[in-house]
Amino acid sequence: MRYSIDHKSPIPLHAQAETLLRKLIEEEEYQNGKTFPNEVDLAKQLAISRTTLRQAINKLVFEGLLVRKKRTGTKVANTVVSSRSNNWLSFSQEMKLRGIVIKNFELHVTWVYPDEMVANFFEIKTDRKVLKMEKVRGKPNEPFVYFVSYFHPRVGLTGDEDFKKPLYEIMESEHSVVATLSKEEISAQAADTFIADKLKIEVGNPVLFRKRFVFDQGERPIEYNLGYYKAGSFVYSVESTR
Amino acid sequence: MRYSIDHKSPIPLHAQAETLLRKLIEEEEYQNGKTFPNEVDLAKQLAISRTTLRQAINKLVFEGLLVRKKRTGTKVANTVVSSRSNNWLSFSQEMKLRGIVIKNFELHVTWVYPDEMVANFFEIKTDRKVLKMEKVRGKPNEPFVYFVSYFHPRVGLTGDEDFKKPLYEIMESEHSVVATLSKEEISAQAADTFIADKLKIEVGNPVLFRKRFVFDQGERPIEYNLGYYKAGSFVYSVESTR
DNA sequence: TCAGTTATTTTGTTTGTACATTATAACAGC
DNA sequence: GCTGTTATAATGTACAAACAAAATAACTGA
Repeated sequence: MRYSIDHKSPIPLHAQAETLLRKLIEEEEYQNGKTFPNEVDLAKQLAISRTTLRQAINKLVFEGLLVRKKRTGTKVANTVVSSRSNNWLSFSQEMKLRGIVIKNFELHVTWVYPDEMVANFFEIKTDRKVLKMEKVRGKPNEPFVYFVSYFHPRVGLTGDEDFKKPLYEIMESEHSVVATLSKEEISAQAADTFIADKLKIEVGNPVLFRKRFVFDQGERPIEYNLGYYKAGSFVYSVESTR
Repeated sequence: MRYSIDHKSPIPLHAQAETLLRKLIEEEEYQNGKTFPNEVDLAKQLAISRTTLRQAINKLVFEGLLVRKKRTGTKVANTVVSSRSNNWLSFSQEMKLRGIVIKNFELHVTWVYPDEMVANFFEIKTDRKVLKMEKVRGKPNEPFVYFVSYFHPRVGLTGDEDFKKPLYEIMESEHSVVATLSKEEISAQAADTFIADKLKIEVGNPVLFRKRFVFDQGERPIEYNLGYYKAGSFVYSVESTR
């Protein structure tokens, strides 16, 4: 076993086991369908109890990363699934989880006068400037997303933040604004000249278009986000029960 | 305690405890912030072990329905006003809600041998026929969706049902199969010749593609559904909290 | 060879027990 | 009436042990 567990660490054993399992999930052989070592053995190897190990495994099963079957064993879920409805992973985190390396192609941050749509959502006047952020991201040789975000002045962003970090992290740690609610609208579109240029595709090619309205605890608007995803590069997944 | 647990039932105790807790969560007093009875007492009352009860509680904590703190106890998470993304409306219901009148253009029902994908999802062999249903629907002069559904033999559909009625109604009332879980994957695609013909659009035009996996209470697969929506005619909306 | 039976392996369920940690409540002492 | 300390009540962590259930593999007999 490449990894091990530190019994003297203040970090709970099950938490250590969890991060260890996450590392295993990243590994190619498991990505390719190899079954994990069975609970009993693995617990023995890591010198923790089966119950403790199970605690970690179950969490990952719940997140949909692992699939288990009696007798057959535990494997990495082979879902194409990317973004689960109930979680707040950032784009980079989502991709990392799937073993895709993300490159930032463009990153522009400017102050602009909001258009009607944005001003209306933010409940401000159009003569009050807001921070606009544009990003193009993708795999090393293939841009596949173009993002535009507008931030409410209330958030207190200056424009000098390190926008390579996850957005929600910046807002949370530096400005103590916590995003708790988002409403999204997903549709298909044909790429116009602007989007086609950004994503290096032909005009008229299909793109997945996602509008996102983000709110804080008090249901006050904090971000308006538009995402244009090159077709085939992104699958939006939703799980719902009744 | 209003509810109790049946030790003779084949349903696992932790699962029973889970549904019991879900009922409690619905109750007004707990919605209003009353703390739950503590683990130790509750376990004693229900005559199950603390560990088993904990299994149930933890699941609900994962789902974000409950919040726990040491010494303070367990409470219902005060998520922003009922923000469930309950998209269990049928297509016709959804459209009715938006004031759009729907016309059925085509409706084919046949028995076919499933392809790998379908057989795999249903966990059956490819030599066992399944019911396939195709629909084209839209506004009077403009078809905008092409649906394909496959149904697990378990559902017991004969093919002679009245498929103009909402599907989930048919399954529920006539075959007592209740769909309780669905996983959906949404992406953008270019229309191929087949889809272009069905939707009366040009080949290469963008379509929103939605794959839907539907399960019953026991998380057994019952339906595999594909939907191709003409771009601009359909917006998928999701609301999520954390 | 094939179909039916049995064994084995792996996860699933459940209990009991012990001690740790954290946030509040109660209690000092000044 | 404050302030710091100590008890107490809740969840959190961790282990060991036993049996159940399911899926596959191995076996057996015609």
